[in-house]
Amino acid sequence: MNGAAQRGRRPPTAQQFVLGELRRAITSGELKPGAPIRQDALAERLDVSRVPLREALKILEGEGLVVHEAHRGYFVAVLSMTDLREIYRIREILEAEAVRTAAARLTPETLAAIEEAQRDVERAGEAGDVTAMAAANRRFHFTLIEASGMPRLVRLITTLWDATDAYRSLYYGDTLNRERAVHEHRAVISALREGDVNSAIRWLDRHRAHAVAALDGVLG
Amino acid sequence: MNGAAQRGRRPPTAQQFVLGELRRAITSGELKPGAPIRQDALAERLDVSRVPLREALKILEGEGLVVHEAHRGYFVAVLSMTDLREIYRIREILEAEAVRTAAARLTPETLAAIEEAQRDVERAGEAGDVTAMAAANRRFHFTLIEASGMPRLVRLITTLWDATDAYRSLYYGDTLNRERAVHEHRAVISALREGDVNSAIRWLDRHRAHAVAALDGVLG
DNA sequence: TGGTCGGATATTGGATCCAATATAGTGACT
DNA sequence: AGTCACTATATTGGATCCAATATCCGACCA
Repeated sequence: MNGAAQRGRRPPTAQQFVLGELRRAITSGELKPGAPIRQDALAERLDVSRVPLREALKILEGEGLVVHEAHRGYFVAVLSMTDLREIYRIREILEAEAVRTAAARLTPETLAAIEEAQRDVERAGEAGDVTAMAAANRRFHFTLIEASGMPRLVRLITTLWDATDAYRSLYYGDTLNRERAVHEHRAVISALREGDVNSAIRWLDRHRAHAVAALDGVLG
Repeated sequence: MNGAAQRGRRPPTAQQFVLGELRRAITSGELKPGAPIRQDALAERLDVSRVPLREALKILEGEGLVVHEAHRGYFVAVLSMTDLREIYRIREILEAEAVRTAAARLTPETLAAIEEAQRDVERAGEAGDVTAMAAANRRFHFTLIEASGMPRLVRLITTLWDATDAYRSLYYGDTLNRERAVHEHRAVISALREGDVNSAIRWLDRHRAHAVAALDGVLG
């Protein structure tokens, strides 16, 4: 009957399904920052009741993707430039730790996986496929971050990425930014291969700083 | 009819009430790590239905206080020494940032509030009131951390504190540890008053390291 | 004309009921 | 005795229904 039930494998519980759909809708910008989330309408559209929907919203609230006001409901979170700066600053700190730890335990396999992801980034970039590039970009970064072997740290960083994903298209929409990202990624890989962790971290810092500057140009 | 409805002001929504009760029960050790959470029994005990209980559990899951397995239910999170080490390491990094930012904006009023909290810590310590000391200790640290003016950072640190609260009594139960904590707090205040941020951070690091060592002695 | 009060309506919060899944226990078979 | 299949039961996941609250809108009044 319902389309969603057909396409692809649906998660075992309704709330996991809803969670995935919501996360995608918000990080992709389909649901715009500040927009109210009408539970009844959304539940009907996803063909579930409001119970699993509300539980999924509670998770997203914890991740900062939505905000909640008692008896008023949920809204897609709005981030000011101050908020974005804070998030990127926290990322800077946490990712430095992750990369430092990861570099000390880096295997040739992991490094190969990172390079593989980078090839996908470049391929998608040349094709102008922003969505694919964003996905590959994420693989690039998280393959490295996950090599830290610190699950909580990875989770925190993931959450911070998700929180700003809705604003990321503002950056990757520009060709120049995409080319710069590719260049920075290559520098990170070189540094890692040479065992120069500090250099890798500096390049990643620069990578992020450019993103912040671009956002500032649009929002500030 | 019900006792909980009478004592004190109850939060406006049932789920906020349940959330507070659960958080208290877990961080205080009333619900032991690894214990399963039977929704029906707990809901009845708190005189609410399972719906607000489940939403509260979702929040606590996001904070890492409980874990969830589909169709098996919620369990109070169990932390290994490896987990504790990771949490304390992340705290070290995040709190350093918070303190550094806070120190740059520290007002005499905030400093006074910190010293006030410290007086409460010492008073409770002398009286041997571990619960009151833990509360005052928290005020001491968070008055400083909140002075950073970085709300997300404060929230992350809060969550990390909560996650290990159930294990904190293992540290503050010992008289020697309590005395050492008092000493370290004083050193932090002195450093802040002299404007020596790095020294304050070093003392806080030592503070945490002692807690980890004590936990290691018990769990490792 | 502006503001405030009050009721109608939309929407969320919560309770109850039903369905799906996991687990424990029982018995047959090797 | 041990193992597998099957059933019974406990527990969670989800749907529906009801209650509480906020918002909107019009009437009334200064």
